[in-house]
Amino acid sequence: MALRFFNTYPRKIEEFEPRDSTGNAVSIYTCGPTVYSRAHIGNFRAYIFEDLLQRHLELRGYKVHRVMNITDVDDKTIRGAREAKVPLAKFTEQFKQAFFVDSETLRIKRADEFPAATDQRYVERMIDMIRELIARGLAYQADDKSVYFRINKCPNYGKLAHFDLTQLQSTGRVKHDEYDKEHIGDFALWKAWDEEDGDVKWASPWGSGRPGWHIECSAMATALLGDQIDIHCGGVDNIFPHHEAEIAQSEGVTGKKFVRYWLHCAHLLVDGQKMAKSLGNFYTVPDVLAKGYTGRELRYALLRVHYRVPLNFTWEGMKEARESLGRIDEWLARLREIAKEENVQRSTPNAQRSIEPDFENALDDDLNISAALGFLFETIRETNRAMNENKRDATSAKTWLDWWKRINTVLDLESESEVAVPAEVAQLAEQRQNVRRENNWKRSDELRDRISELGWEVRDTKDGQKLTPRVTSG
RNA sequence: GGCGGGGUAGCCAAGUGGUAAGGUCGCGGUCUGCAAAACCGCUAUUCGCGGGUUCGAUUCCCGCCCCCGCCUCCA
Repeated sequence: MALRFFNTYPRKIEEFEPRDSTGNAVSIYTCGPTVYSRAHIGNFRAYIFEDLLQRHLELRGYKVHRVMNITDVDDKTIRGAREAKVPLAKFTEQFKQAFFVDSETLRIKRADEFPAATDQRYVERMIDMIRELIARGLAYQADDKSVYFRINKCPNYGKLAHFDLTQLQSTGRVKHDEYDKEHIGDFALWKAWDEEDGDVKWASPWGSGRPGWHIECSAMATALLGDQIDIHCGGVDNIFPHHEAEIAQSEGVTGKKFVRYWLHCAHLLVDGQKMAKSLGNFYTVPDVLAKGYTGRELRYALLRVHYRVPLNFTWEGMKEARESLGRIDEWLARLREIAKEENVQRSTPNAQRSIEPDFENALDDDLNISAALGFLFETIRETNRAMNENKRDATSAKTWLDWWKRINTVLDLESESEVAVPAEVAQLAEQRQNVRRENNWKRSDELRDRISELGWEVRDTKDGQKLTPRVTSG
């Protein structure tokens, strides 16, 4: 099955054909965090979607070159630094670090590059691009000294978002210097310095100031990935104006089609509403960990819903994630047990269906993760049944484990390496084993409770006791 | 007002012009000293509402309702 994605530009599912038609290289640019505060789980939903995209492309044999920018200068970072009374770089550094820590917790694959907007190389490139845009009549310096993009000179402007520019109206969300601009929709390429910017400023042909948000992505994307890139992702809220502006700027300078496929991720909702500090439903990764959940549980919860469908985050959903992962863990543990055994004669040879490519095919269809997971769980049930009926041998168990290994390059949902059983727990388990031999069930149950209090679960199987660490949620 | 996304069981969620995957929860059963895990069975005559097309629609068309988002620096 051919790989297909929903492209925001034509609003259609399209077969994926990278620019490099003979090779297998794919370039991806993803809008990264603005480091003015700790990224929240809604931000991470988008990053997990991008992670899934990259991993699936790699499973399909593509060599992915991915860039994620870090926006470390804008109104919010400047305001934050002012309020904290520290230099901008120092202020943003803590959130950059936190972003990487949280990404790792969620097992998000690192991009190949994380260019920062304040990097001198890129500031220079932004200035070059703005100069070029002015030379081509696509930009102008207004009376307020800022430089704006002239959207009326760009016939394609508005096509990504399907906006009619004459209908644009101010939401009041952003401060406008409307009298300075030719058109309300003209956006800043270079923002002239003002007092509130303090010492945050760069010299430019238009005076001191700083780059606008949109131009930084155009500059960094084309600097690292070339004039034309295969896939550009972000949240749906980036469609307008950000990505629209990126197209206008990049194509305005290069004259070439900037992006082949635009992929956008729907929002994360919390209890059916947009996440907001004022509603008390605003969560960061550490907030979720503090409730007793693990990074992989959150990864699963954010991954399991198709990226174009709004995802409602709830604590009940986190519990479901935990249970579902437990099912996978249990299945893998059983397979591993059997794979270790010598190939003893089993009554029936492979009765199970052959290893189906269903999982991967589902992902080919615009990353249909829900369908893919459906196949995984069907497989789990079927192989568990076969194991219950003793119809499994080491060879077929290994085959399934290999299959898991392959799909897990995309999912990355395996549990952390086994935690050693603490001495105290081991001792109690041994005692329990002894009293069980004497059929002292009362004492056995007491010991089971004790072990449970220590955070471990004991199960009696026909091969004796099994101890598994039990995660507790708060 | 304009532009999108969504409404499928208690909850989460695939999907198709021919009669509803999967997860989770709940109930019953097998297994167990009891549990746990696993498995088996049950749990939507029905897919927001009303029309239409069709032999047949949840799926296509028309109208309507509800939720969420974007409309100039929010993933």
